[in-house]
Amino acid sequence: MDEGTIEDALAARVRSAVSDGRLPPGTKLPEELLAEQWSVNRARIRTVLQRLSFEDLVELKRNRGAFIATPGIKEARDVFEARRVIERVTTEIVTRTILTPQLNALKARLDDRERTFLHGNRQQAIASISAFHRSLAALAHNESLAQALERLILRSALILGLYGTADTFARASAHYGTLLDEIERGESIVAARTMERCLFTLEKGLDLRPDAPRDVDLARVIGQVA
Amino acid sequence: MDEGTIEDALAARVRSAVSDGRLPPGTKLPEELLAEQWSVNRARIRTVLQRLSFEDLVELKRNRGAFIATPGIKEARDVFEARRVIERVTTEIVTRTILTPQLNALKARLDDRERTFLHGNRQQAIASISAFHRSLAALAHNESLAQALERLILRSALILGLYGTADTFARASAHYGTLLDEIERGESIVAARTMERCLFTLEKGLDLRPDAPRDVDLARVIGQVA
DNA sequence: GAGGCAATTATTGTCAACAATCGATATTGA
DNA sequence: TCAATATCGATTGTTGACAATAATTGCCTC
Repeated sequence: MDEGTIEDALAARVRSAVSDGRLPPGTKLPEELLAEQWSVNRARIRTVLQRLSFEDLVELKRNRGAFIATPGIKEARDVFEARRVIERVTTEIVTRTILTPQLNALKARLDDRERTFLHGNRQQAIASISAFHRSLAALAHNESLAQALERLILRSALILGLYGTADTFARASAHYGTLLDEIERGESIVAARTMERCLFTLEKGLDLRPDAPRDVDLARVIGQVA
Repeated sequence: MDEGTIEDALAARVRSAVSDGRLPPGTKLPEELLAEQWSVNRARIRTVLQRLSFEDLVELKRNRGAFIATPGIKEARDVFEARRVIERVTTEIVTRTILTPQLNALKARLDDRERTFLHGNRQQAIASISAFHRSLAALAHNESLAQALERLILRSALILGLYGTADTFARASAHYGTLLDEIERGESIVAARTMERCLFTLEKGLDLRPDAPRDVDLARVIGQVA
């Protein structure tokens, strides 16, 4: 068996589903259902859930099961403060070290983002914003920072899905163009501040009323290949 | 059974043993040995090891077993860079918000640290430094930052144990007194810079030659209560 | 009819036996 | 003597059955 990476694949599948809102907060993830949907043993599901709970993406309640986490307000504040701290620096590093092809790749991603935006799908917007920040951070070439940020980005996706309003993204969106321009011009300090402001905008745009819990066809969502 | 927290306890035990160097990098952790030492089922050991591997404290090699992680040089650099980023900010926050009793607690801890220092035990010095940074960060009241930092501190303990020289700690030590003074005077920016410099000192003091692998009486180390 | 209590059920937690895998050792041939 | 190889042993990975637990449902009493 070439397994050993199969757990990674399954965890990634859940992450992706959370990222784009197919699995809203509070959704229960029964072991047996996942097991049969993915045709693996329950023990392996257990491992996956364990890992996801370590990432604070799912909450493991003893004898109750696994649920997609539901971050509270205070947690939301913390997460965005932490992101500002980390992304300020990564932005600075990236501005000083980025090469042209990488910059162009970022620009392309930004275009994607704006296209998605016009399309109006909120969950896609969240996923797209996440991807942009991820890509930017990766260019700082620091595994520790990237790893710490990855968790925060995932939590943010949950938070934005829960509390994000339609124009939360619209307002934040305005910053991205500016950011890339400043990066291109090598103005590292200014770019870092723009990134910070962008994250501030996202945070300020949060609406504290949670969505009404949606019903989810779990089997379908889980069963999807990607 | 009031279990459900027993895995936490076991994981904590390993962390502690790593923190103060009783379990040096590369040490193999056989499931069965741990299981009988702690009189629990192997499945539970498996869970614990899994969790520790998420924290990058142990490396899980397929069909080979679990080993205490052995961070490389590049990783060491990354970790300290990340710590500077995070601790600069936490220091700043703490300086602006700390209350007198908390400050006194920190001072007491610092005294502890210096006493340990004179005592000359290197592993205790590492554990003590870790504890100090942890306490400081906790005062920033941001779970996300604290959590991210916790991992970095643990990795640092491994790294310092591997590459730290005798006077690595002596040099870094000089900063702590200054740091607390500046915090007391409320000079947040200056304090943040001092913290940064302290971490720089620690990093610069690393000696890249790893220790000769020590032999460890695993059963004894694992069996210890705390 | 409402509230509380008890049996039921669905789900997770635990366990021990079995299978698969890797490394080491011993053996054989040149 | 050295190298390549096959066998062996120790350790981990896997599986299914069983136990424990908490929510749910139905029932009984008030």
